Amino acid sequence: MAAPNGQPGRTRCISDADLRAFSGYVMKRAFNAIQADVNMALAPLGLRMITFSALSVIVSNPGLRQSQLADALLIERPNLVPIVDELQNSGLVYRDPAPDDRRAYALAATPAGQRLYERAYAAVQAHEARVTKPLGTAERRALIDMLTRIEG
Amino acid sequence: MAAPNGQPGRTRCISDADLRAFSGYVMKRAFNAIQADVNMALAPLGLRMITFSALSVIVSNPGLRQSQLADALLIERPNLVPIVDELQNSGLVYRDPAPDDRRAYALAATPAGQRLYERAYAAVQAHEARVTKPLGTAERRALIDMLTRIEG
DNA sequence: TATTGTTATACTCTATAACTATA
DNA sequence: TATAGTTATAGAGTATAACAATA
Repeated sequence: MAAPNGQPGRTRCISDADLRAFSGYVMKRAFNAIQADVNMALAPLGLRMITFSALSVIVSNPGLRQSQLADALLIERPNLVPIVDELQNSGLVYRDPAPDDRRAYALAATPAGQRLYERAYAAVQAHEARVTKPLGTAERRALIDMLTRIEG
Repeated sequence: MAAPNGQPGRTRCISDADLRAFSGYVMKRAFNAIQADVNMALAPLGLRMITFSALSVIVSNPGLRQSQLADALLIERPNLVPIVDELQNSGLVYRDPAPDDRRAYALAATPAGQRLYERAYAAVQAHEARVTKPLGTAERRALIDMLTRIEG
């Protein structure tokens, strides 16, 4: 289980063979590569991965509540507040008083937010093609499918 | 590209269909699930995912330098210091003066560190079987392979 | 000059408790 | 009493600059 590959002080090539069979480790490295690339793709639009994800769900679900958005993004309610603040301060989304519950806000994208989302979506699709370049079309679909099954 | 699925204030089912085709998002969710499970598996042994990964590389490469370990784990040198401190304070690894470079330390696992690594490795394999349960053997191998290709 | 390990620092992400105003 | 949004806070993870000792 992990045999030494050299004498102390003389190791030349670092082995992480055991780790490369550990999916958490491999996934962390792949996710880091993907996140770096997508953040680079979104930076010119003033978005990050998490703000793009939030904007995407808001565009698809106008009128949703912040707690619903937090559930969809799998983040805690308190951590969503500065994310929605950021999108609102950029004029991309707005918080409307919910008609049926005065504690809640209905979230929706502004016209500028919808336009930016379309550009960001295109940028993310280009990023997607870039990072999954080493994969075939069937593999790419299989990867998404397997990851979704692991999460569920 | 993201059609509304309800009227404002009346959204019942939140759609994240666009996000589910975005591999960064899917991977983040899968990684979160995996990391939570592996940290739970390692907690009884006093290890976390990052300390297990570091211990694994040290066991496989006795005598390696901290900078080599940081490279192997894809983390910055300053961030490795408290990780090695933690392993050393637990009596699992030690820092020896490097014979050929008085600036550097040669890292190695103590006997206790090697014994704990074997138990941790077994725990991680059980975790691995648990989280990849929805996958077949061939799929599991294909997933690791695809993630490795994406990272490279 | 460059590199090793280190300190200090800062920014993001994540998680929990507690507050307010409603329900 | 429970819930929605919020504040405050604390813990990880990550990134950079700069220092002392050494190469």
